[in-house]
Amino acid sequence: MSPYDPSAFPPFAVTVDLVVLTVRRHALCALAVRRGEQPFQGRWALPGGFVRPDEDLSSAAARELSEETGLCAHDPAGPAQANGAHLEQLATYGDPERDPRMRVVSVAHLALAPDLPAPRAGGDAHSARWAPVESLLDKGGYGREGEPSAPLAFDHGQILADGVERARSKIEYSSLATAFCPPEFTVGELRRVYEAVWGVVLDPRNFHRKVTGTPGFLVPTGGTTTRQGGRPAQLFRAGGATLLNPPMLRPEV
Amino acid sequence: MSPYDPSAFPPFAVTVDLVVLTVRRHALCALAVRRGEQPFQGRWALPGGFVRPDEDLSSAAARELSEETGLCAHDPAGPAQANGAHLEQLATYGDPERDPRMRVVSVAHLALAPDLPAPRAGGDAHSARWAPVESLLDKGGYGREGEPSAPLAFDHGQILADGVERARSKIEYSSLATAFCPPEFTVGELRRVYEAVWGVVLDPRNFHRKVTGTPGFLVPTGGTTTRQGGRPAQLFRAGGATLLNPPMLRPEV
DNA sequence: ATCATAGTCGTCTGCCTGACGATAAACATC
DNA sequence: GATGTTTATCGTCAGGCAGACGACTATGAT
Repeated sequence: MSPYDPSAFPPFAVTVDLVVLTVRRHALCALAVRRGEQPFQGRWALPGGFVRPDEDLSSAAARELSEETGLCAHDPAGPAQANGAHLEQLATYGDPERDPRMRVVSVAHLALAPDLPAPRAGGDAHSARWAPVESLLDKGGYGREGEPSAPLAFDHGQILADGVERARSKIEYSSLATAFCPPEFTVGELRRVYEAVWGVVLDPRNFHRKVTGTPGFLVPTGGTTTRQGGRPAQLFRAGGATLLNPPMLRPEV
Repeated sequence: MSPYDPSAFPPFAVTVDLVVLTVRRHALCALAVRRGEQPFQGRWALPGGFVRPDEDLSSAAARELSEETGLCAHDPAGPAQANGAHLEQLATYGDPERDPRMRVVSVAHLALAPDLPAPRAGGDAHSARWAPVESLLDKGGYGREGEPSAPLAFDHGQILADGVERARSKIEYSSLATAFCPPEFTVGELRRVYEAVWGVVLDPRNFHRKVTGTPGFLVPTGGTTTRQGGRPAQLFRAGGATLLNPPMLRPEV
């Protein structure tokens, strides 16, 4: 590493951007905020903001998440908590041209949350909305008036695509899909998470056998619920296992 | 995102650090450079340096890789080229305390290269060496005099550990292990790559069946070699497939 | 000639998955 | 209250793949 001359290093702004995913009405949705100023004024973007001078990257991401959604990020190693969301670093985007005003390096994070009430607008975002990821990624860029739609501001379309792909692949070999569920959930609800994230239809019987047969994935709570209609279903909590071995296979295309 | 006041954003230095891995003498090795100045003077560290004002992150990583090793990073999507190495972003490290002098955010990259002649010292590194990753990660921190050993400077021990874990898991489900091999290689050489990276012993017969039976993984070149002794072995090139499905399973612990 | 080394082809068994039949327990409707 | 609908759960069966391991081949070393 070069000798540091603090007056000589090239200055960068560092931000965090968030890909916040949830499953609503059988669709994978992401949080989008409407930009209130130039550039890209009026366009939709991912929530985010500057990293403060004495703040860790993960702390900055957790703070932004909390400001935008009220969600409280929890350590993946720790116990699930009320209103807790999974939060992990995704990737870093630093193309010199990605922000027309100045050199900005953005450390994108991925958050997975259960279905929530309407998002609250963050301090500086005019409005915040959940939108299906397809409408945010769609190259066509149409959508109902006022509803979030592509193209997103800056390189946020690419960041969102990377986050969605990370989520899709990670639920294959980890128990992360439970992060989309409330603290207690049924096998059917978990299956609908997989179906929404992957955009496929899964066989309920094979899915049930797989998830209940994987040690440490699900822990029965003893209760049952009929909130989905039909025969009452057992309730489960997420077990301690984080890695699924063998993995849950995503069906062929 | 907040309105930008270019004079108000907190200034950061942005660097790239490199985890460069190769397989030498049946061991997974990483490139380490000896620090010539404070802090951590005399300690070993990962190669890296500042991102230039108009340089993309991946370009900065490729430039540093070339400066330290002469390796030419190639796009994973493109064709393999002579002296080419796989290069991908790993993760970003931004703890406010990670560099005692100033706020530095480092975008770590992971490079995988075939076995090379001795590394050449980069411009500002006093010396550069390959060292087995265990000796660089070993908490004990012993080693022969002058040989790279733990603990590494800054948080480079953590970065290296993350890079090694990424490599270990990625060769499971991708054809990335071929990045450790010369352009033409035998099944046995590829197996020794897996054995070195995972630190296990694999059954030659099952391994042979698996890799030759996965479509697009290996392409026979027609030639044979006896450079490993024993019966001549067929030579292969890496095929077009990048994802292995089903994956190559890492043996249980 | 014999041995050591490394590569390659087969066989067998057990596990997992996908496809799908059958039964169970709730609610809605007639 | 009988029937249909919905969802959950258990079972069966065949095919595929991986681990264990036997057998044979082709080279160099002694």
